[in-house]
Amino acid sequence: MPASRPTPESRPYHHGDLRSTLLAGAERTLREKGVGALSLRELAREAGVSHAAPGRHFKDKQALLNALALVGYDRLGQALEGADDPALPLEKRLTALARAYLAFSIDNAELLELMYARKHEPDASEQLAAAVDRTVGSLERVIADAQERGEIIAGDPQHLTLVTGATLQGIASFAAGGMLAPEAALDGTEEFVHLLLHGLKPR
Amino acid sequence: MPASRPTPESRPYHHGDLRSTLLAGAERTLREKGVGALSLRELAREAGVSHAAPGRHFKDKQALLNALALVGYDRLGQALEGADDPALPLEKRLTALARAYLAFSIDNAELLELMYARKHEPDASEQLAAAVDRTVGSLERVIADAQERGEIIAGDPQHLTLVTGATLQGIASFAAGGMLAPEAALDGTEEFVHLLLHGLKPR
DNA sequence: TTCGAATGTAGGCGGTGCCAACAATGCTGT
DNA sequence: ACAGCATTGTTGGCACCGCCTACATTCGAA
Repeated sequence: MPASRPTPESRPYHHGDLRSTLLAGAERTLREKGVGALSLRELAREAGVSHAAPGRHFKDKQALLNALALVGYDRLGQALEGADDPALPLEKRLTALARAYLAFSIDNAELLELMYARKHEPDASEQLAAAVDRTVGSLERVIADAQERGEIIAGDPQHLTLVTGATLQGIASFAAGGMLAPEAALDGTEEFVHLLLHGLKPR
Repeated sequence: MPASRPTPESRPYHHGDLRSTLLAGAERTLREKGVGALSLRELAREAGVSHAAPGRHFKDKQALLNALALVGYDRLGQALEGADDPALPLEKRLTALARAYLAFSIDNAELLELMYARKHEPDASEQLAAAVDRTVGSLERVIADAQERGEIIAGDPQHLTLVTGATLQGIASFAAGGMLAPEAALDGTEEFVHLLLHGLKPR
């Protein structure tokens, strides 16, 4: 059995899985110390490679951040799709989805911020765009379904999805910013959805 | 009349108003190149002082960012208070406020991000907290007023304010992230507010 | 088996934030 | 008026960063 991490001798010249190791380390650092503490050189050190090695897998620091965002979208997409139960009645269905989103956004606040960072405007890797589509798709499906059943007012489904998503994202943002305790955000999910569906005005 | 910016000779030893100059320059850079391009040394260069001079006014880069956020809150607070007309009926009043918020968030996207950055948890200067209170106060007042008149359902006004603010912030966030064109966000204000007040369900 | 492509290494460049020692200036009390 | 102190600015240095280039090793396909 080889020794643990610091193995300067027996370590093979090629790491074998540097890219994944870097991404994993980056996500860990991101979670623990925030995006500001992310350093390619430090990641290289943790992975036991030279400071320039990461450059072989990510042309840029931004490229690594983009890859990280992609991982985030994947995970969020899974979470949302896993939480969606088309058999549920509208309000319950939406609540479940909302709870999943808020849970993710609380557990992965820094990662989420990365995903929303509008740095990919110049190139905007299509992979990323596709990931976004998949994510909002989960929500849009619920809205569209409900609309067909007449459970939701008419109108461009994308428009309605936007407002719904905005409310969720806003709450997530407040929770991340400390304006709202994370538990309060999660516990309030049901109420938030209710308000969204029924409005603020008395009926 | 002394020469313009690069005046290495006649410039007095003391700048006279470095703090303001730095803040102004920082905001300019923030708007034009983003927070990532902010550098104390560069700011010092632009102000025509040595690279360590900013340290006399901001102990930290973070301290400058906090001061910048404070400026932002001030300006946002003014904008909101200026846009609020208590004489208006609820929906119009709320729409005006929402439009002001969205306009600010579009014109000052980077600054707004700074304001929401949860970096001030450790110390959380009370000045900043007060500024936040003032800002949300504008919204809370509208909600509370409407509640008293029975135009809005009962419930903790802070709770309702939260949801309202979240929706706005979410839309602003989408606009900043490029998911929604700025004009679309502004033009849709009326509809957003209407949806918020009347809900997604048919009446 | 050989040779090019992938991957990792070593070192250097300009830039950054922060710190300490020092210099010029402004202000305040006598 | 001016001595002395606090404020503000300067110089230089440290450690770190991202990125680049030249070089080394290994892998894989022709």
